[in-house]
Amino acid sequence: MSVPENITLIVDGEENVVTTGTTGADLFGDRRDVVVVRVDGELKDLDQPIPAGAEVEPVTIASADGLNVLRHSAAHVMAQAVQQLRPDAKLGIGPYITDGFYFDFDVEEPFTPEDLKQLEKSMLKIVNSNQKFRRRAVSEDEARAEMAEEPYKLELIGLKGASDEAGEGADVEVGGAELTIYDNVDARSGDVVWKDLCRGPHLPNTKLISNAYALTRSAAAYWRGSEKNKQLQRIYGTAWPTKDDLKAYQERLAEAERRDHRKLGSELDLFSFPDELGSGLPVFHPKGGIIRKAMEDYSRQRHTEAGYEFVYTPHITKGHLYEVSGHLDWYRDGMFPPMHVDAELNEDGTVRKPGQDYYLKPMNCPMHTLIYRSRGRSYRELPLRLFEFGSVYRYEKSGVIHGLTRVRGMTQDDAHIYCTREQMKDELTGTLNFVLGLLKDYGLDDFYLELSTKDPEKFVGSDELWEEATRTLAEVAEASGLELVPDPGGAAFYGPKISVQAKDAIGRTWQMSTIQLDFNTPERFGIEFQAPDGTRQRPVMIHRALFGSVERFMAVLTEHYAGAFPAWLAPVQVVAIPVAETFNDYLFDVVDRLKAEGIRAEVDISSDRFPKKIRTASKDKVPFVLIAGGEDAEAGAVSFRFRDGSQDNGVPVDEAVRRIVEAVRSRAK
RNA sequence: GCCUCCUUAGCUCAGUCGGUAGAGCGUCUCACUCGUAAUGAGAAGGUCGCCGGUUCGAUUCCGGCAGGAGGCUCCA
Repeated sequence: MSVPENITLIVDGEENVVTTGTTGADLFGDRRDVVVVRVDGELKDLDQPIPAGAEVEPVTIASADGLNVLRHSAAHVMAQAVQQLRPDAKLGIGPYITDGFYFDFDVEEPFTPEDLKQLEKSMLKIVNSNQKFRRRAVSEDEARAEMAEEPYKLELIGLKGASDEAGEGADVEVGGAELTIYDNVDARSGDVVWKDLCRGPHLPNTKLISNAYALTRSAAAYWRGSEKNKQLQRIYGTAWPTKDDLKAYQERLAEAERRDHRKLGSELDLFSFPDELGSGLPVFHPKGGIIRKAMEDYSRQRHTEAGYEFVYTPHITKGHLYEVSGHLDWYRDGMFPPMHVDAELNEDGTVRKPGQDYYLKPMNCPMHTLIYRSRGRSYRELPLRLFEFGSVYRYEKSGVIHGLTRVRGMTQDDAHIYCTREQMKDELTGTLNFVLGLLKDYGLDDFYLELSTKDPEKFVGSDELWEEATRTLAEVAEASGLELVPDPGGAAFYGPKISVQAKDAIGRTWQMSTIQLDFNTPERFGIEFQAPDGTRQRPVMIHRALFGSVERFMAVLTEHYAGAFPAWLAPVQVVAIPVAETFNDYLFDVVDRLKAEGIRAEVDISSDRFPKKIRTASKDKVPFVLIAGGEDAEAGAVSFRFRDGSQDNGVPVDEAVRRIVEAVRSRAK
């Protein structure tokens, strides 16, 4: 019988003397929002004794860590419900993720939407029964014995200590220093009703999950993330501290759905994907065409100003080019299969002339490099900046094609810069600034950078070259003052890259521009320039795309603006609506003046009633609605109605034209 | 590519327990001419994604293919 001794803890920065065995619950038991504690930086269950001298902080349910714990515990409750419904279900992993959680199961029959509804109900029963989560350290043998019926858990036990290899999410099960099992203990009987091999920590009890959770979808997922493995059935869910938080989250999803470019694209008549063309091959309708043309025209203007030269290359080429570039080695699966042409056979079927393979081009760089190589180059020409809206075709796997963001035929705003090694840093800096400035002009202005570095499994070129290039990119990125996130192993085989990640109007991030160094292509194509000292030297090559693909960028802008494009990009910039037919001619005069200034303006002379015309213009998200009735006509004025519903009435026509022209020319948002 | 689900009028969606279909919006016509998000009436529009099978008969059941959605894997 040991007598309790006093120990000292640092609680929330202040020293506290408590007895040994004091737990987080003892310290913070009166605060219902505290779900776990951070002990010397590590999250621990509330019922765990805290060692002497430790620094302890409370972690509330609404904090980032607290939300993760809540969601992880919700995943356990879901798994318990699943094993009630399907006793044969074998457990995979069940981690928290952004905004929610999932759990993988090996089951005979996939889950149906009805199953999800029923599971939500049984989860509520479990939540309300107020089970305790109880942590228990076990030896490996004990774990194997207890998890004998769970083959996937046994596999994870075998992988303990190598959780990096176990697959994403596996560290929540076996990532800790010791193996632990969490029992779910019934509040009344004290019986263990369910258990799972898990690192924890967990909520003290299920009650805290309340009714602020939802199961969102089911889908298949490969065990341990490899397509070589069996597919398990995954159920996704979300959980929040309060029902209001859950509703706010669901509203966020609804908002994203309203902005979906696929939906807006057909509502606003911008583009479509005719089945007749094949998956991932979009066509742009006149209204989408205007937006695209405005985007491209402005891009061309800026590239001209920044010293780029324009080139044009074909969409198809003999295969040899991609043998030289290495694309057929590295990316053959991602290319459309070749067309074999020009073969001639003898009557007996033997080959008289072997013919050739032609490929649709998946990248523009080899062709730009041929332009470089078309004649000898002098150092005086460098940096040589070749730009093209280059259409490329990639055989994306059918399951990954998605609207305009992942297609099989797209147009890159692609440039390749050839420069000396000494010019490389200035050129990269200039390019990054150019890219960021231009993105801002299109309305994106919240960025961070990602630095993708060498994949040790997949690269060409010397280590020294990679080191120099990576260091240069890092210096350039840091000089920009933007946040820089490392992406180890994310580089393409031929060189490291910086990518610009942009946040949109509702806080989602999109990978936009990339600036990439390439050591492979200059080498493979043997390109050179003559230096001041007369020697021949190899240039450095920089790939950069700003939109990435024009199609994808248009999708991002559509979602960013929710279809309400700034006036300079809007397909129709002005709709003039007469209060009655009598004023048609008056508005035609106004519209003619706008058209003379290059403004896309029209008069709504349909037989609809006035309010209906307002509604139509509003649904079309037209930036400026000009209205004229008797009062306006007499005053030589028009009335503005803006997209937010606000009005500015009785504006003199000269003034109105001036305002609209100014908004368009300045590319105002 | 893999898993689950889906495909009915231009769009959004009903419907047929196997007997070839219906609404709203949009379109067209006529009437109405109205001051800030839906005037009324009428009409047109579909071999129910495509191909095959079962059946007296298939939009409905079965199979294949194509396209789509959500995931997984992938994304130069």
